[in-house]
Amino acid sequence: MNIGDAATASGVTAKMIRYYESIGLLPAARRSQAGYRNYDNSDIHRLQFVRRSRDFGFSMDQISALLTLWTDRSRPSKEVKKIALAHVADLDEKINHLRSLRDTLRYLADCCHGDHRPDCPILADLGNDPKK
Amino acid sequence: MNIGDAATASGVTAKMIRYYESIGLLPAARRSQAGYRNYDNSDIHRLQFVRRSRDFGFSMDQISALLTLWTDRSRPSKEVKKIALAHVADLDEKINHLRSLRDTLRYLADCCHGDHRPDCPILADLGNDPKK
DNA sequence: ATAGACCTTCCCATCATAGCAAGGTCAAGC
DNA sequence: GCTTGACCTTGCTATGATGGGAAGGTCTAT
Repeated sequence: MNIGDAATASGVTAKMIRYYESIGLLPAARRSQAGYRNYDNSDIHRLQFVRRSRDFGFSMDQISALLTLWTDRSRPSKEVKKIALAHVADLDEKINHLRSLRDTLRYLADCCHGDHRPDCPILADLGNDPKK
Repeated sequence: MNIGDAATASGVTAKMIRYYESIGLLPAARRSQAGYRNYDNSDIHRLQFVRRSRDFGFSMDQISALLTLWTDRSRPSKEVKKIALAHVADLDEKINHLRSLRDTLRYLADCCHGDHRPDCPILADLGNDPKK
């Protein structure tokens, strides 16, 4: 299987497959005599694993760790659970942050009458340094 | 006021002040005879406005629009409200996305017994292509 | 044999930010 | 007046994940 087919089959672009190889996330692919990269079903499976992990928002470092655990038959599932839960905590934090931004902004928008007068609490607030 | 003081006073690094100037977000600063940039209180105020907008997660394009509206005395507050509400909608979408990722991941983590056995639903799921 | 689809590597761009280097300027202390 | 150190200037580099493109080699079907 050439890289284009691998890309189609895995949902990872050829560009990104080469990139993942170049940063060492994936082992160097076998090559044909002409230098073409060759992939088999287990490579596709691995690529799908990476794509799916990206979809979940894992960082490349986390994916690298997960890949190792995925490949290692003797890994304790404890390790995986740890990474997953750390990521859940990350997500919680991000969600809370975004929520508080959204709530503040929505409050400001609610207070803004939104007519033709230039009196706007949103701009007033943005121009206000909260540290002072 | 030199750029360093402006940076301290506004909370925007000197580096970023120059960058904002270079991309046209901010007008070119007045210069001293030696070529040093000079800032006054209204410049600081404007910088704080930008920083605060960044804190809110507005994109540079949005900030540029907000800055124009902020500067323009005759702007209708309708415009500002529109930008703010669009951003609220953006945030809502991001929050929902992150929430669904988190919930799925938490569910998987809950199903993972987290002991020494290599049997792990998280890795099983990550290796599963949802398109198939 | 030729066309067209594919592959290779290498370079460039994104966005907001940081770091570094080489050189100019300014203020304070001696 | 000179030195020192803190500041300023511009310009280059890098980040991380991704896309775009060019120049050139390869494969396959007609």
